[in-house]
Amino acid sequence: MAVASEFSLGSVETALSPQERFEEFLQSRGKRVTRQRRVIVDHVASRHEHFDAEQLLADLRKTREGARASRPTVYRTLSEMVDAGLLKKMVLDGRAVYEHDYGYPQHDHLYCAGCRKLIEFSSEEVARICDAVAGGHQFRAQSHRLIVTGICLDCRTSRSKTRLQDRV
Amino acid sequence: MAVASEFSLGSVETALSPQERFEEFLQSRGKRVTRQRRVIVDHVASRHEHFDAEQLLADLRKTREGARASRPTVYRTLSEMVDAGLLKKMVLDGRAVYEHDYGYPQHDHLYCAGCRKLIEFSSEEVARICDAVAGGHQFRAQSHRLIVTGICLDCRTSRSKTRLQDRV
DNA sequence: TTGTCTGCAAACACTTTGCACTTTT
DNA sequence: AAAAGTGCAAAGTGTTTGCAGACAA
Repeated sequence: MAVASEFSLGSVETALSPQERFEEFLQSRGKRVTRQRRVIVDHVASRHEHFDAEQLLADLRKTREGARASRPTVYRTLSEMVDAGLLKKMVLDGRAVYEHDYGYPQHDHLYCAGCRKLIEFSSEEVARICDAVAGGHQFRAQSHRLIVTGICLDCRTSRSKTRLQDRV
Repeated sequence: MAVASEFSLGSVETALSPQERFEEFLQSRGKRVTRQRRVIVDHVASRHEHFDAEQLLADLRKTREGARASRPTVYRTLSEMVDAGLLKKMVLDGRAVYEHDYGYPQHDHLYCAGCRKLIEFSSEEVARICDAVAGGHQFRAQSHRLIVTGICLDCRTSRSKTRLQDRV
């Protein structure tokens, strides 16, 4: 619960819990707060890790009857959560991967081509460079995405690197 | 005609034309130099821009009879060209986009959410940061990808920004 | 009640594959 | 002649959509 709070150091932006913020978003758009949408935000808010739609769907299916949602609803709700600023979407190996965006600091990723693990890191330098470059090109930067692909320590030592390396 | 040459300042790596390099690659793998593969490399080498498989396929279909290739062959050959180090693949809005990689300097991109144009830029700083971060995480970096999304000058002025903004 | 949402099944876009035939070597 | 490549049609992924019934406001 309130996973985001550890990062919400007084910023107005994170005064609300993800659930509250989502409700506000829905209401502001004349959308409804349904059981399914509630189940999905709750579940997502309860975990920190990156995940994709099918994973979330599978997780929900393990849940007790009644705490579920169909595939289309999961996809639809994830989009809404992105619109609401709760989640950030990135595409890796052909499928969409989501991560928390609400109340979490901006960061980038190291992506292991062996086990497909994502490691987060922050660097103000990156943002600075993006702004500088954008400025030099009359470009209005909105966001950036930096992914450093390589092999993590685990995959280099253990043989657990189930040879996944392929599509970047 | 040796499009890459303008960048090949004496480096051994770019001593060969893309076509030659591809032939070498094919031979080294016991693969054959077929009419289709030749047609595809030639076409790709003749243009500098980013493109996707369907675009290439469409271009080839406009060509005179005999200079064509089927969809599966186009896809198969593009993969081979990536393996051969001629092309670099990136995924944007759900489809694979290719760009020249042979003899071209490392660079990153500004991506316009309006017209979906890609603007290239180079920054040694980015590579430096990637190495530094990777090192700090016991991570062996192989490559990186930085995409700054935003709105280009054209889209900000002209109304030509056909409202494409969506999936990042 | 009214209008949105859900779930189902079907459709999608992009890409890959099985296979009989063709081509390079 | 032998081995690899091609094109076709079909199968795959991951994701989206049309629509009738279900449900929030």
